[in-house]
Amino acid sequence: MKPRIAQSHLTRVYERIERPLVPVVAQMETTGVRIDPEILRGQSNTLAQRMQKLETEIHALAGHPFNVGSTQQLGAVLFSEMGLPGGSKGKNGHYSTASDVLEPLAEQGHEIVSKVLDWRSVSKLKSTYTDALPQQISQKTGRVHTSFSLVGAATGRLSSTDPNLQNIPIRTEDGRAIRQAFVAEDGFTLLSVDYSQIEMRLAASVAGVEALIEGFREGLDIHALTASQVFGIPLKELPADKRRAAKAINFGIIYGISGFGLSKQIGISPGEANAFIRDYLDRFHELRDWMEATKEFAREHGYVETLFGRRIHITGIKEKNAARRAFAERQSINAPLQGTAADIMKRAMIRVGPALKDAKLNARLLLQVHDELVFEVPKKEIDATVEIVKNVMEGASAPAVTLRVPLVAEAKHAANWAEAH
DNA sequence: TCTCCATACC
DNA sequence: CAGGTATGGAGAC
Repeated sequence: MKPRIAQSHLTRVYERIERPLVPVVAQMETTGVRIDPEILRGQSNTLAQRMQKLETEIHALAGHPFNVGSTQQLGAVLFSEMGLPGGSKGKNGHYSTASDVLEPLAEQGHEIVSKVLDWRSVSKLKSTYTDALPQQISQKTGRVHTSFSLVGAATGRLSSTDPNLQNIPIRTEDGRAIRQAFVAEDGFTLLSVDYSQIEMRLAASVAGVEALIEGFREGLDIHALTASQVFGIPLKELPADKRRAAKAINFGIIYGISGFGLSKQIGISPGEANAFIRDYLDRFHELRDWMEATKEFAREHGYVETLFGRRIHITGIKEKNAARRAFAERQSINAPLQGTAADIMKRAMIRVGPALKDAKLNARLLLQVHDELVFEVPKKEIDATVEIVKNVMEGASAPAVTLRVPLVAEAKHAANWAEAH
């Protein structure tokens, strides 16, 4: 492989990032994370009762029992039997029961639909997390040992399997409660340190968006700043819905925006969404230039690169089919941002162990969740550890790459992962 | 065993 | 028809 790596100019990425990361990740897998099975068993019981009650109510509203977990049976009940509006059959001849189909129906007051959505979320939490995680506790160590893949994601991100510890719930209150079961060993505390808006900072930096660079340097609320500049409203008069819209556009930019996608995300028409995007790219015109240049690079080379030289191959960029070509173009925009963030995080992971050792600190790195590192830290060492981890993460792009914006890492610690995030 | 659907995360 | 992933259940084979 070595000559092929050299020919592709990937020697530095391989020798300075991927290879030294291997022992770091191996140590994380070996160490594992402590999970309290009693907490999860208690939650499983509560969730089972709620599922049972919802199921009974759903069957009563439907007029007969059926398998709520079967999308086929559910579609037949809601759209054929009960005649709810909006049912459309896909290519498999079945009705879609996806959440974006069911949510409007729930809002219109169709009680059975809101109960189905509740049932689904409870069912997901129970089967995937509260039931499954206790079974993954090692007899030998009493801890859960995930497996991280360094080649799982095309952009250079890690992935996590058996179990996936990178998708533990946090969004909803019930989901977040699962993190209470992720606990520190006695005498230790859990420390979570995450990058603040790293991909947006990278977009501002690589595209050279002067207004955003200035905003990040001054530590401003970047979504509010975006809204203020795009909609022409003074910062202190900004309504919450404008900030929300601006935040959605900022995310859209990172994903390689489409008017259709943005419209679906924030519930406006594609025409309005396109107007938003046009105004945004007029105001931050450097971003438009960068996006065009990046797509052109992908067309010419068939790949795009991160700031550290990692390549992400893009197929379909010259497709005649417009939808497939547009997909490849969005990948070309997203991959350098997501991939550079992944590179920076990997550099931080490689450096943090030696930095802690030099300071005679005994924290153990347990998990990486893309922009977050989770450590188990001896209680007495927490302040010194936070200081070192933050510094390593905030400095991880240097000296190989000089960014035009600061990287900011935020730390929180507690006895469990729910409180520490 | 495989695909599809739905849904969990960043 | 917004970028990147993993998992569980249903249902087909």
